Amino acid sequence: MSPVQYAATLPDKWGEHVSKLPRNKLYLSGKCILYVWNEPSGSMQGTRNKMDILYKAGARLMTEYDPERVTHIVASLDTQKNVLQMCGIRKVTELPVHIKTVTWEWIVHQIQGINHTEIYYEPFISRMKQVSQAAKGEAAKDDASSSAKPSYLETSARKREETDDEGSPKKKAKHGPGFQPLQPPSLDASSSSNFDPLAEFYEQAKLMDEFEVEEDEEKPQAVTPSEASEGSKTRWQCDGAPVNSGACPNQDIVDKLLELREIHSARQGSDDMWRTFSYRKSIANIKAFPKRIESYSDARSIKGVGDKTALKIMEIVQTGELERLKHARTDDIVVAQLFQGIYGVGPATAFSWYSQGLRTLEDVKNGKNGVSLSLVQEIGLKFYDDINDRMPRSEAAEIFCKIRQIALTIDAKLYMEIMGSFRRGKATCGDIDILLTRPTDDGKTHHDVMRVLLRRLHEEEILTYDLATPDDLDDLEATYRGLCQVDTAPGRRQRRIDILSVPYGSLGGALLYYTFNRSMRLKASHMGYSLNQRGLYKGVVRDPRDRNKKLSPGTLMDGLSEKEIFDILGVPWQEPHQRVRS
DNA sequence: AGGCCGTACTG
DNA sequence: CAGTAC
DNA sequence: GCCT
Repeated sequence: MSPVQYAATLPDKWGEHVSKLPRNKLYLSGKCILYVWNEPSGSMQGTRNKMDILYKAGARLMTEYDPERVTHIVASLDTQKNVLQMCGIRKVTELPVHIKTVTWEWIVHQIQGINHTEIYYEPFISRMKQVSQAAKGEAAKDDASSSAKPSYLETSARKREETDDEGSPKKKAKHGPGFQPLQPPSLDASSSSNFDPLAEFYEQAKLMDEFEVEEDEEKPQAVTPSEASEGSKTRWQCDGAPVNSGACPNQDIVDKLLELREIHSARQGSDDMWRTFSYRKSIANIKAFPKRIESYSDARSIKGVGDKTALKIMEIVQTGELERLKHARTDDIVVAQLFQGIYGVGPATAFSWYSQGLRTLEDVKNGKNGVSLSLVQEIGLKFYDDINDRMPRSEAAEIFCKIRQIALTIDAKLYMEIMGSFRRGKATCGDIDILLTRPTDDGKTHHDVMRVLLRRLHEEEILTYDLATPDDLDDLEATYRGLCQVDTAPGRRQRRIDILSVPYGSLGGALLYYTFNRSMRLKASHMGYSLNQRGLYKGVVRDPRDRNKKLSPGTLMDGLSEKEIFDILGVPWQEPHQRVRS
């Protein structure tokens, strides 16, 4: 059955189901979506799954191009030529600007209630400029008063992000009726594989872990009014912010515990290390707890919250304060936290400096008492504020697109993916995290790409400082860490960037690894496998006396797709609704 | 009582 | 090797 | 710190 034929069966299959859904679950209602699938059809199942998802979210699924009706085209870099073919055009720039082209990720974010403007999901570089200019024009129209800053996404796109998405009258669906923890974004490739098992995994993970959610490394984004209120009409509520940030009924508790966690993580010693680890987990679960915690047993019912933390929570609930916090924030801790804001400085260095009498960043800069900095720490100190700042989503998008553009001139078959908080739909990003690989079906690899790319990016002055360069630049697996800037204008902020390449056979493993490191790895290890960024290893033998010690590393099962890894680990890759399928 | 993720780069 | 970052 |  062709995709078109399949689409025709959807009303029979899901029509009734959809008609029963409450309005706020029809995340895509009013959208006329043309879904462009991948031709190799190796993953027809993927196409069907996605069509199901689109239909069930209330979208109008188009099977042919009608410029009068289509509002969105879901595509990827890989499907560009299919787009041209389906639309009967020769270049994507011929598409009218009112039709949005987006990656599948946009769909996922819509369903999660994350409402970033479509520009951020533009799969085609050649279309970016015209689309963003069109958006800028629109923005200028309803915002004539603001003195526009020049940079192209900064003003227009970001403003749109902060106000609202046009054409989506629906308010973001917060927690639905009853408890529904924030569903983490899926990781479908915006520019490659056509199938997305990760969304399904999340469903499964929710069932397995119940309240236990993935920890979120992000520091809370303090959305203070002062930060955004310059310009009277700006709303400081970030519409694109994650669904759970504003609505958490236990935010005060979370904040206090976070402070405590920060204190422990600033101290040296393995005890504090594990306490930090523990807090991270309990805090993540508290964030996801759907109602106000009122009693000790409420608190204890949350996974990762034990006796001690429950008592602390009750103290916060009853007094609004945590006595321990005042007591704990001693001078050495405060200074150590300050020092550890320097990239490359951890607890050991910070306390060593403190014990040598250093107290301020000035002291450090002046090399007081003969302290010296490593090269990395010099950079970390010089750009202390920049590195600890978060960048607007638009800036991450812009930098990534520039880099992708350059990379594709090196090798047009490269696969690039932006990971991290950008991919998770955050409104601001702490860094830019780029995954790089290349299919090997033509016998070539990306073995020399990292070297050339880094050189080019330095030449273009996009990369400015190296923090860590791979030992072997020709290795298919290599990690680069550094600083970058969106343009060379003086005073541009320096942003943290990581570029990591993986062998193509490890793509599936890498995507999983960087998304679900904890639960997935845990399950793998329980089943006698081991999952790392290279992929899945089988036949791992662990010392029964010390599960950490591997007697045998096992052998790499190379080239597994994500689906195969799911299968092996016994994680059903189908969403509940798809199992209903006969 | 002992595990809690594992890996790579820097100096 | 310890320290650091992810 | 929590969990087994």
